[in-house]
Amino acid sequence: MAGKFDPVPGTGDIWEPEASEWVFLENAARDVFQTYSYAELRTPVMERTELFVRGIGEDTDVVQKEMYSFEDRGGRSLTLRPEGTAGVIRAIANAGLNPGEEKRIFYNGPMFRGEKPASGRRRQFHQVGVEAVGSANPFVDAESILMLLHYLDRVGVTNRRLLLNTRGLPEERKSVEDVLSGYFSPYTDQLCADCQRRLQTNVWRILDCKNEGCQPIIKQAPVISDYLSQESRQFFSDVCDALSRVGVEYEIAPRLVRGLDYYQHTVFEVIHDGLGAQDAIAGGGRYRLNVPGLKKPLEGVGFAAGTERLIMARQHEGQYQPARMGPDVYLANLMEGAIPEGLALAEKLRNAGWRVYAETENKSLKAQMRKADKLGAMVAVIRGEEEVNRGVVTCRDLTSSEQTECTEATLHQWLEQHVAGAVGTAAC
RNA sequence: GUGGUUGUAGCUCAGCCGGUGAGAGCGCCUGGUUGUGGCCCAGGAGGGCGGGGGUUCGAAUCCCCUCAACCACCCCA
Repeated sequence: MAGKFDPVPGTGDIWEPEASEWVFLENAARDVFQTYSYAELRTPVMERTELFVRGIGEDTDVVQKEMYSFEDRGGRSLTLRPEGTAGVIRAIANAGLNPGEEKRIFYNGPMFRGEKPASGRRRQFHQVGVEAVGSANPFVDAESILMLLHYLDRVGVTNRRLLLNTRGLPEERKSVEDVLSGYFSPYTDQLCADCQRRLQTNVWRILDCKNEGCQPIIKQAPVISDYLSQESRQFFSDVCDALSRVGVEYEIAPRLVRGLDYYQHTVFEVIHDGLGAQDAIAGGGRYRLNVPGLKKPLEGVGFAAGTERLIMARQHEGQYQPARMGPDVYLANLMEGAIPEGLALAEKLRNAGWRVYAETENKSLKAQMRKADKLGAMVAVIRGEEEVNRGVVTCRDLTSSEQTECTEATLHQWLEQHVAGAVGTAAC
């Protein structure tokens, strides 16, 4: 298409009415998270590259091949944040956290990952997320999950599954990997090509393989929890018990390990059927994260939910109901010299709370009425020579086609009768 | 990064075994007598077929390259 200048791959423009969806989701997140005593934090969209390398882990996919990194004019390597946690931890460390002090934070904004775009996957995507930092208590994990579910309820995403797992501590995790590798290695020839690769890159994923040939082998695989310490098992069961006691349904997913190195103990994901291959709408877990300049890593638990995917889920569940965008009042003008006065009237109406589109072009009434209709206006207020000379205005209800004359004094009352519902909606 | 599918008016798409002039629906603009929308009718604007190269007397239609989109693998939001 000649003359078109496409946005960068994996990014895009969000127009109304979809933009209203975004506002809805962001506001709902703020409302819900604040009821859990979390406070908003806005961190920069770019950080020093080292923050992510150290924080997320050198060997992760994210760091190795997905970061948007560049050198700034001072020769520093900066990176567009691929996730929110590292920046939050950096901010908290920067502000100072006393021993024993807790901070509960939520954030919202764009993240960047240089992956191949697909359904539900963009290079610039958006997350609302939370972090509870400074506590090593399993019930904080449980509450964090409750908060996520609360949020999903609030935005109408009810058709979902909560997957839960524990990674134990880093040392334990290593030994579990060794156990798994040791178990699968002898069967290498019998595993599918994907699993043969996974044996080298990510043993855990073999547990998730759908290939029939691999199933018999997987079924006999060692049970992960058997190789965790008593403490880790206790931690996880505390989380699970707390959730059960609140009546939360979850599935234990042994192969759920997540891609970032900083996680330990609890990890979880919420998935939604019908979103295609990218079915996770939210995910998170407990972590221990070190950032440059910190002597000791900070421990916390948090999650992030993908706004794009929440919108997809809402669409899937018939929750997607974009708000009416049109103005309440279309102010038509039929007199060449009267446009400035029309603008003045429009200002008065706006001050009273009405949404007003004031016509500034001179065109036929027919054209103006068409435009009023096209804009989705509730009423048209017409000012022509006849009206101006007599100090009135013609009011037409575009739904009922009822039409009368009003003075400026009676106009407000007429508007309330004819667009009251719309104003009520707008005020919410 | 790999693979599959796709790329024609603002949008959805037809045309594509090469051969007069590039189409439809929707949308948009104007008009259907003098100041009135949504329905209907009539006109009109708007693309040269993602881009580049090649084959051919001749290509939107064939070949190559490239870009982009979508979907999938991988991973995850």
